Amino acid sequence: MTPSSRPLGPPLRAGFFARPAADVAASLIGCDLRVNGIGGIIVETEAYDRSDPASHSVNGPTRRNASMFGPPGHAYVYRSYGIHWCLNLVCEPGSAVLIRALEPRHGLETMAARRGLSDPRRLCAGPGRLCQALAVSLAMDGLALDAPPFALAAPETAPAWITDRRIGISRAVETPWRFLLAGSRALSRPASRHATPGRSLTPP
DNA sequence: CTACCGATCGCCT
DNA sequence: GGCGATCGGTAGC
Repeated sequence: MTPSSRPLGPPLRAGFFARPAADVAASLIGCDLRVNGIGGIIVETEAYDRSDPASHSVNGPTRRNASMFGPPGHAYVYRSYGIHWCLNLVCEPGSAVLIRALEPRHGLETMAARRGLSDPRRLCAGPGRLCQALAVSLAMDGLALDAPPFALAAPETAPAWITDRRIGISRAVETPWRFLLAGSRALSRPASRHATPGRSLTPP
């Protein structure tokens, strides 16, 4: 069975997020994320926290990042480069997990229509691309993740993951807080030379 | 496959 | 005024 076709476990509860963002980011690999029924399997995440020079929260609350200082288990949505939306899942205060890529599983035709005539292999391969495919926007900033439009469920068994350096940042570039589903073909970028195997949270 | 560029705006120095 | 937690297009190897 491929990692993306394994049966789903229970919905994620708010307590799942009240942990350090790096732990949550690893635990999210293999989870099923849908927005209004459209989505797929999380295959790439990044963690950002309160004392992290690369994080939006490093200088404290602003209007943009207010959700990062709100309750765990809610969304933080921000505009990237003035054009794209990016979706984060809030963890401990001032920390969050950026969802960077999904393996599309639900609503492929809807995603393709929202994304235009682009390469079907890149429907959700990048934080901006997946927000376009799932129609995530600022209207969802601050919303709870355990109620519509969101649906988030754990896999029955946690898959193996890989840790790597984060992408597209200039500070704290060596912090290994990018998490990848091993072997996934739906990543925004392949693993770098700095990638190293992670440990399963639920070994057999 | 990698490299560069422009678009475009909130937040920072 | 500068710089991004990015993307799609184009150019080149």
